[in-house]
Amino acid sequence: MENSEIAQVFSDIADMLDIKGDDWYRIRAYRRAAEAMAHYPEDLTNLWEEGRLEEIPGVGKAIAGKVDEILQTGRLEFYERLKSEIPDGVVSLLGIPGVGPKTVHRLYKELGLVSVPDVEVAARQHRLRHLEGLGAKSEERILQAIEMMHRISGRHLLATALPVAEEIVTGLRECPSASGVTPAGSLRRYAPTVGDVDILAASGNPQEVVDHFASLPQVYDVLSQGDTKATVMLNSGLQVDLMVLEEAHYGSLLQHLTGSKDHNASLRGLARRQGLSLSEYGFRRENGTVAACASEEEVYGTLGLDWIPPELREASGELEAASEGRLPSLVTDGDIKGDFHTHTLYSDGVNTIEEMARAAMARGYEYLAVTDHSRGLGVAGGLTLQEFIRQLEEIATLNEKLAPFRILSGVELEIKTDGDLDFPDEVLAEFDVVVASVHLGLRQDEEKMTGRIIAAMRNPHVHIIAHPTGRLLGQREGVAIDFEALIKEAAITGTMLEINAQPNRLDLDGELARRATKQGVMLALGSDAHHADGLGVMRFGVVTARRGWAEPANIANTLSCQELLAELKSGKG
DNA sequence: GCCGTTTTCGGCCCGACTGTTTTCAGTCG
Repeated sequence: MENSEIAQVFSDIADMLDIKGDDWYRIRAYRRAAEAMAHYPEDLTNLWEEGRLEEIPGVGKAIAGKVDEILQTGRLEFYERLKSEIPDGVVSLLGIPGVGPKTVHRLYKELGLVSVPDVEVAARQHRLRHLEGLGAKSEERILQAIEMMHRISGRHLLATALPVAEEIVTGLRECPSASGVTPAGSLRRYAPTVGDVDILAASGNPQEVVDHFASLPQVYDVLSQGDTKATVMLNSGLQVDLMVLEEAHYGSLLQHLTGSKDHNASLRGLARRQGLSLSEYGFRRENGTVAACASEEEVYGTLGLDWIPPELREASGELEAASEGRLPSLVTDGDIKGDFHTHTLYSDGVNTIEEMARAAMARGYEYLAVTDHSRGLGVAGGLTLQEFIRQLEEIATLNEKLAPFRILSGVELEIKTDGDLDFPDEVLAEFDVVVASVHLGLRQDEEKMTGRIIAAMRNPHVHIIAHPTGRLLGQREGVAIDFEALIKEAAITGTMLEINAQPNRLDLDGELARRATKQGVMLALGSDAHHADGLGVMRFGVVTARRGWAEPANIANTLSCQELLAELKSGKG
């Protein structure tokens, strides 16, 4: 049983208890435990076998006992009992924005509504407005929220939201009384997808900035507006929150709005244990006096912590590291000296090798790996052996012309469904860099898929496994794979794992990248660019690596060209 | 339900905005 499946049970329990009106702290305990289990790097089944379930933070005797029951019997009595009280669909009502557990309780108990369409119909029949605590306005608001759910699929790619946010920031900076306008939230943490955009500003006159915000031309609808904050829906379907305070509070506001929610909750817990109460205004002592923080460094410093880079603020050990002075020195854009994954006109790219190389030089790179598809991937114009020979000659000529810049000859090699590779070893030996990946047969079971990739890693000429999980954000889950086994084999064979920087891939993601580097696996960043401008997505690869706590030493792209060539020539391992 | 450099019991994160309940609950971030 997958960790996520087990975690889901406890997350459902939390939702159902919430709807029932159970104790808030008990509900939160279930939520925390579910969250911790979902992200726990080890297999829960293994932990269970070794009697180590309670090592997971937030899992105590009671929840460990329930996990035990699930793994022993395949079901959980407590869960089944709750489900008999609250039908499946009722929980989904929590997904309607503006509808919380109390409202769901009433919708179900008093009107018998058990699905979103049920609620939509009842709202249209004006049956909601007669419920206690609801009125005509609430009914209208719920209806609009449901319509919005139909329109918007949910989260937006980081690369889509960033330019939109920058446009709003530019618009806000035109407001004379606003300063320090900047995006925060998941955007500042560079999460792969963002639900909405958070922006903050400092001003002596917050009201004026909020008004300016609400009247920007990109705004489609104002969802809420007060003295210091407002929420709007843009024409593009993106929701944007703004919050404004005076400059003295800027640091605590920035910290507050950057999140994550769990990071902030942990931080406030830490403050509380030091007799302080932390909010976006700063620290309040028990005697009621408030110490405002103008910078984030002050917020963290007050609690005895080093400043934590936003990419790490996911409640995954960063507070402990910050208090012990062992936060990583994260890799930066400036450390990147080359790109390991690009395509040209030879396969499905749109630029020549020289055009790609010159674009790489313009970015200040020392090298660029050209990795067109091998013939196994017919759909992407995979190259035959003869075509690769022609390409190798062209690369050799260009390398003389462009020296000291270096084009690395490479291939994105298809790992066939049986684990065989597209080319024999003596051919692979001719390439500077061999990137192997899976594009076909993605529905194989975990055992087959894992075995297939491990077989490729055992080939001495395969340097990198590209986009290891194959996920496409918003379109497709990653393939079924035993990631522990994959990391282990990568470490043994000295095979690098890619962070593919395409905005809809970001694969490995930060969490998996962190697990890989922890075991000594080297990461390789690849833009997977199919045109010269495409090299720019490397920035998303870098922030993903940073979310994985990666330092320059964990990233092959930080090697100089000379170091890299020496490394590649000396063979794997 | 979890947890312990104050505690094995009694805590557990904080504030704004909205609508409707004329003093505040519900929801969200």
